[in-house]
Amino acid sequence: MCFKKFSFAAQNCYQLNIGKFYAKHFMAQKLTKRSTDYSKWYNEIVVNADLAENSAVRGCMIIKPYGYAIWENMQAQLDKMFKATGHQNAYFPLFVPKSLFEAEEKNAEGFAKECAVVTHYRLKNDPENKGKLMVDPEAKLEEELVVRPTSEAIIWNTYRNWIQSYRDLPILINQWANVVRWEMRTRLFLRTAEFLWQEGHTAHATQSEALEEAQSINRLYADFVENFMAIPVIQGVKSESERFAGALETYCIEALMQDGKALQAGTSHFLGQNFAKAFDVKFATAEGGLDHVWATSWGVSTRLIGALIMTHSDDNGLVLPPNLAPIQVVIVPIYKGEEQQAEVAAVAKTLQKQLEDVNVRVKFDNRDKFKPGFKFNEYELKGVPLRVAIGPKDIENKTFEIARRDTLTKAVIDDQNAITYIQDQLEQMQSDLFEKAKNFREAHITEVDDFESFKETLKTKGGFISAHWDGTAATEVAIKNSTKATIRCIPTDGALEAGICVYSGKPSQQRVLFAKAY
RNA sequence: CGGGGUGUAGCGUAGCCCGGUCAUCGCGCCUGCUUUGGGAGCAGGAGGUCGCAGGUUCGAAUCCUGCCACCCCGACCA
Repeated sequence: MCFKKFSFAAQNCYQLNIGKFYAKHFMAQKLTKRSTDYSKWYNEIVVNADLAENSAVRGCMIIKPYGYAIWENMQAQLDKMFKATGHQNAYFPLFVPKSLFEAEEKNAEGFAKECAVVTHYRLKNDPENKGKLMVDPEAKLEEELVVRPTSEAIIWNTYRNWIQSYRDLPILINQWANVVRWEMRTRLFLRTAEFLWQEGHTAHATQSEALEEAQSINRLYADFVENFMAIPVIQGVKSESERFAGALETYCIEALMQDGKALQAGTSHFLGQNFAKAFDVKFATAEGGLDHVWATSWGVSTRLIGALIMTHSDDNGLVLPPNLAPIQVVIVPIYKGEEQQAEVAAVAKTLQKQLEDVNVRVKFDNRDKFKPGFKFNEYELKGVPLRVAIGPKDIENKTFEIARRDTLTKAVIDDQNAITYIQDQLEQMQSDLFEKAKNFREAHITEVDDFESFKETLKTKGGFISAHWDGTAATEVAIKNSTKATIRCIPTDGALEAGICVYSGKPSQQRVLFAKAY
């Protein structure tokens, strides 16, 4: 990642901080004199990188097939993990009647400013403008429908009818869905107006069971993000002001991006009985009483793809951890003439078959229209972990040339060792990527004890700042106003340690993590 | 919603101040030949309501008015 080179347009590229190659995309419009040099990059990157491009719809994202394949892999893994912990999938409506939405006051208030609302159900021909359509004023809905910004309201309204007895509990449901939040300002991948996510909504008989659910899901998220996506995270809880609207406690995983800004990668909320009370969800207890159920909700979204890009990518494009990569190994043939192509292809297909047999996702790119050098660059841009090149030399020597995306190193391997080598390298790369990111993060957690160093560190180094905080919202706001840094989380594994608040000087029992965030 | 900026071919752009063979160039695309171990070369070719709507003028990509869209900064937020 290199932003400094682009300081003349720093404000533009700094927005996304997903590598020079994306920076170029956003800068392209600003470059005039040397634009021709960059236009090629622009095409290659935005079109061929195949992650996404801005759509005509405000703040929305078109996820192209390759990017969607990444999301599908994430889905498959999470789904497996949810099911292994007793959760089931279900689907609830996109539209939430306004009256339902209002029921939980804090939640409604929290989302009110970013709701898309459906008011009509029909168009008709515009009599004044031939060939044009207009909203039919006759078709006004009696009650407006809110396009879900999250599904708590409609789900809890449904749960009311599903829950009568403690025997009906717990309900452990997850939904894969799209949601809409009409943000004033959107950012590609990180905050789009419409995004895909999973949202879990659970109902429990006891407080402790619900608390345990919220916590264990947070651990599950950490496990997924660290081991599958190779992104190290810090687990913790949010301060009151950063908490989900309507929650009693918000557990979170926080990641650190290569530019030193923090990114919330997932959240799990302990909702207490707030939603049960708002939607009147009661159950008969084993003891013969009547009680409101205890609730949790939790979610991760396509935002994780943004985290992925900003954690691992470099100036040559994406870098994907092998567990996640739609293509783990690409085989690129090198040849002159049809005869040689056939010869190389035979060897390549054998290797392909062998890799498929050990469940490696492999692609043999035998397109004749592109030269090897072009393909090399293309797959680097796409972040394919390993590339195997096979040419006449290799056939003669019974070897393959195998290149790693993260280190950009090449090795010549004997053909009978290739399968083991590839499997080892995929595993190695997965853990190397995680270690590299983790080392970076560790190097960017700074303990500070006075406000001057706080500001200085934030300005010069960025990253997380571990500091004492007096626990008041007033101090939190004051620090935010003065530095733009917010409390990202109160770490779960943080040791208790007496100290004084970095801002107010009042006593504190624990350090918390501050950072500028996306 | 406030502040700044931009709209010209699929993408990136020149031209606008100073109206008149100006619709420029690069990438991409198509055809042919030669190439193929790190983004190929040459030759030929296709492709544009100059964001939209008015106005000024003999004449508008260029000047004026209005509108629309997008990008960046801020408030908001995952």
